[in-house]
Amino acid sequence: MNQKVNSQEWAREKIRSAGLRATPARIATLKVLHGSESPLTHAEVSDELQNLEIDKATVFRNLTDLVAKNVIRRSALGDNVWRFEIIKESAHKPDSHPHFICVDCGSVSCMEDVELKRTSTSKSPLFERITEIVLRGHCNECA
Amino acid sequence: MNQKVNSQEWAREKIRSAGLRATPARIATLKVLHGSESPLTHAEVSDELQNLEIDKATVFRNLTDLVAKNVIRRSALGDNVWRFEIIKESAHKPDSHPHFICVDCGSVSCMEDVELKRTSTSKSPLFERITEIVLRGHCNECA
DNA sequence: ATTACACTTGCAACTCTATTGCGTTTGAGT
DNA sequence: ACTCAAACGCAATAGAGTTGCAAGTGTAAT
Repeated sequence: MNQKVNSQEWAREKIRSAGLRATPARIATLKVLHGSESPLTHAEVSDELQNLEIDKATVFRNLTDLVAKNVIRRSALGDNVWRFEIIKESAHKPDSHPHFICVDCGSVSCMEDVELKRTSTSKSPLFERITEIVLRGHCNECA
Repeated sequence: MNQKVNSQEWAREKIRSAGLRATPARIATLKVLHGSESPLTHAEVSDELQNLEIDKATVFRNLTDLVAKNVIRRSALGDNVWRFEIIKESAHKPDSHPHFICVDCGSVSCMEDVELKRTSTSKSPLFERITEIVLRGHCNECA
């Protein structure tokens, strides 16, 4: 119960300090994302919120708004569906990590402990401006 | 003209040796992909074929069939649209390379000269089974 | 060259993700 | 409490991709 209240207030504060109105739909949306370890699709968020009878268009708009305010991140993991996750800002390192998605079961993992670096001899400047890295393959479950 | 004939025959042979029927739609589809440096979406392929009046469902099915036969590869680059490219098999090294897509203009590049390797200390077995790598960011044009 | 049949195709209907217009409701500063 | 821009619900829309089915066609065998 105390946990619930905290989560509620945390979400409200997060939304308000982003310059958005703390509506029930937004608070609920943020709480759902906060309770998940991996990025969620719009459909998954909507399902969690079904008992609140929040319109899917509203969920989409809220997710989009929160992305625009840098509260959450929208990632495209390659299965043609957007996924959303809360940006965990820490003082000195930006929250950015590759994502892994299983091409068999569709499960998604955040690869916080993996870093990639270029071994090529080429000097393509493209690499300096990479904003997102997605790895696709087969997860342990699907072998 | 000679080039055209060669391309036509090349496509026919490629399709036949994959165990598929060399229909006009399939030959035309393969020729379009063969003439492109970067992966094309279904819509782009369809547009190229519009004068032939080939149904979009047919194009989808043919692309899917060619993927199943390992003639072309289907990549998901993160803008929620499938892209297709011919697999250039060479004798000793498999044709596999990361793709780069510009989040601004949507342009796609094959990064043949770039290789990625893990620098993490973790021993996650996931990395051994990576089948596709996608990098998203801003291209030179879009700065 | 003809035939037969499985493979392909065209068409239409459909699913799913995502977006947009608009009239109504509501959060939050005054 | 009042006000109004921000947010919402609802419905319609757009585009990618899929599927069922009847008609058409490539290809191997005759």
